Amino acid sequence: MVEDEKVFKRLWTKLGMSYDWHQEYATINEHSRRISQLSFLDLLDKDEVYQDERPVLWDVDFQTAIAQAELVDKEVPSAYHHLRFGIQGASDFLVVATTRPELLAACVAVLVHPEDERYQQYLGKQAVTPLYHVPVPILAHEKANPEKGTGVVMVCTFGDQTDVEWWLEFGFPLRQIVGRDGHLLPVHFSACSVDGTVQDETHVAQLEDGRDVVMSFGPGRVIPSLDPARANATYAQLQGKYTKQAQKKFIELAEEAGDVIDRPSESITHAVRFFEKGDRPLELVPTRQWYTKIMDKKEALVAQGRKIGWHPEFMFKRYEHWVEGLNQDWCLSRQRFFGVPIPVWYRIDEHGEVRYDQRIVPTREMLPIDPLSDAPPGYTIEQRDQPGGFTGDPDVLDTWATSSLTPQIASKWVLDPERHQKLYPMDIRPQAHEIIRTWAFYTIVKAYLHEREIPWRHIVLSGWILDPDRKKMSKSQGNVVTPEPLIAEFGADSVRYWAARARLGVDTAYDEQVFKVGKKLVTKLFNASKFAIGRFSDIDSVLLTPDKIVNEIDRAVIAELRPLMERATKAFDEFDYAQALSLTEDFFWRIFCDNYLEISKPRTYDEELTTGRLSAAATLRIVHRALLRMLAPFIPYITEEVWSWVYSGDAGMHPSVHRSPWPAIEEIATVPAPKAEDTYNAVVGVIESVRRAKADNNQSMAAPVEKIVVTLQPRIRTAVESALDDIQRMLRINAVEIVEGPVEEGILSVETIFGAPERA
RNA sequence: GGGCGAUUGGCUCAGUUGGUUAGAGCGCUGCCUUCACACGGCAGAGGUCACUGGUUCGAGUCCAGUAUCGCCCA
Repeated sequence: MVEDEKVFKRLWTKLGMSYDWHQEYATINEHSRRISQLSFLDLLDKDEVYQDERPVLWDVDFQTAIAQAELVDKEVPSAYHHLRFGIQGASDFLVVATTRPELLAACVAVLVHPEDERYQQYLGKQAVTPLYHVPVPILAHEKANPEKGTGVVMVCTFGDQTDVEWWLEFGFPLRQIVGRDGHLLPVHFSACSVDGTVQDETHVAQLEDGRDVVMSFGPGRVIPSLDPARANATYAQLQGKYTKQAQKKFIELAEEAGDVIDRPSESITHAVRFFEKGDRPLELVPTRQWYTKIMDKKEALVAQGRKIGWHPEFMFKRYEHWVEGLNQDWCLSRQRFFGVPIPVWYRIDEHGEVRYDQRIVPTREMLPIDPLSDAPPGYTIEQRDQPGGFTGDPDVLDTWATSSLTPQIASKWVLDPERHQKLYPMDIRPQAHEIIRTWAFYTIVKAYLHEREIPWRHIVLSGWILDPDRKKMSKSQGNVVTPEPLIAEFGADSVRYWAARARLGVDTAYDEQVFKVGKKLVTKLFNASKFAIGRFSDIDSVLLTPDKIVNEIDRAVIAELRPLMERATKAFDEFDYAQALSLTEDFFWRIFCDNYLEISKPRTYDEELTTGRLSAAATLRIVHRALLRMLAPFIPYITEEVWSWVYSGDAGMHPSVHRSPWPAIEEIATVPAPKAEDTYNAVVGVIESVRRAKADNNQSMAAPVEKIVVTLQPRIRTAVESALDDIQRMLRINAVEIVEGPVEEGILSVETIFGAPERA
């Protein structure tokens, strides 16, 4: 664990991520445990958590309760087994199609749809389960689907969530045969009268909400049967087996019996609920658990979500639908070895019974505590588990109960109210989209329950990195790519570049091409910077101010920089950093390198410090300094290096590019726009035409040109003329003729005339 | 079954929120090396913007439906 942390820290440091490493915390350290337990006690005070004993989603391998958020549905192969149920007072039978015949001993009723004509005659009668001979009522319910199986469904305690609903609605007895470890528990079938009444051990218990429940489990675990001897003999062969093996055995026994299986089983696949980390289907097991009330707050929680900026916006829908689809309160307690202990003790009365209704809680100052090793206030450790003493709650909190407090842990919440006040709500939660229903959701829940607040103003949701075949990376598939070797091969800047190109919320395939492109950008920036700086570094920087930018083409480039700044800034404000990168990169490559560096180059070689040279130098410096800062978030190392060459001492700037102010329009506000519209496009239009002519004639770009004839629209004449000197020097053009006239395409056309070929 | 998203040249993706001949990078083809960069430059080929309707003077962009893929949840 500690090793993993070191690996991550080293990686993130290498990538130049600007964490404040003094603010680190671990979800199991003392501070986090304290905040987590404070949260629990606060919710207990506010009556937002409660304890209840009822069927809960249970993983038999992890042997713990789990919450709705940790569920996954998996399509698994299964089969309908057709079992014949007898009918009391009749010679015929009902056929039940079930995927879980091993639960037959837990059957408490059979249901049919109220309008299903096939079964009207049986309503109100008693069915008799095969092999166990247990009388169960035949009842009608809307939720019994006539299309499914035979239309007759057996209700067991518990096969699925619908069984729980029916059990609650009809008040059926509880016959819990699946144990917490997934093995079938011992039960005893006991003689009964035809209506299923047993006289002996069955007792009535009262749940916390006042419901009476017939308890047929516990020390007696008794089930009524018309033929207890045969029932017990049958069940004895299943008891202690895992449900899957029990099912196999049951089918064997049913087949042996001859008159139980109505017809061959029917293979199907259906969705079965699993714990996201589990390998075996979940069971529903009645246990005592802690819950947080969220079912009564769905609307409020959606409203809270609406107050948060979701990036991308459509992810809010995912949250909204999750909240609307909640069907149970948040089960907070887990039966695990590790975790934050639930900070509660219970009194033990003089008879040695644990009184769950008589809780003892620690004072806030005592936190964090472990009720299994600490004694509650007013007790000594010797009184643990003694009559008249206390016992500690053995459970721990769901890890999300602590992770949901990330903002409060960081802000120190009630422990440092001033800091909390200043930092909370936080600005941004970055996370991946598959944990909207857990991390994001529970964090919003806690923020609401504690302070009626949102935890952060924005949530930024990244997509996944997929392998080159667009498959999810997973260790078992062996298609995982880790950043370390990529950093070694392409450099940290390239890895940052690649990450920045991934748009928010959109899955991105790992693509080596992008790393290459990043590396090229870094190299290009290095070379271009070296050159650009060399063109103005021998001029005192105090001279290279915006007011020196007087040439029309220079002003035109500044005019191009302005919308770039605006758009890149806007993109960042909207968390669309990929867009900001794309715009900046494009400007840098196309406008700055391919054109402006070439256009201004001849002037920067003027021997005298002419106004033209000064104008070019000032433009280069101002544009380059802005571009460096705009690229700094994406390629932090090279920009920092280049920045240190010239700009770290500039007034108003910081020695580090990363702490220097973001480029502002104000920096270039005093540079007037060129007099003619379209100056940049007109000039570049001429340049491109001449370049094309050279390329078409297999000429070097440095090849001399005798003359060009530019035909253009009158409105751009001054624009072209203003840069004519630069154009001629750049492309080595001897003479230029300008003709005003109609142009077939675009705003101008150029005829390029090369000199007579050199004669041998 | 419900919800959400995607579908743009061989590949990976943009497309400023309806406006003239749809862009980039990689790959491919041709050309260009004294004067920042060959990890470069210039140019070129390559797309019925998934499909079908509709709104509009005008649709890759808006609406409806269909198909395929993916994700989330039943």
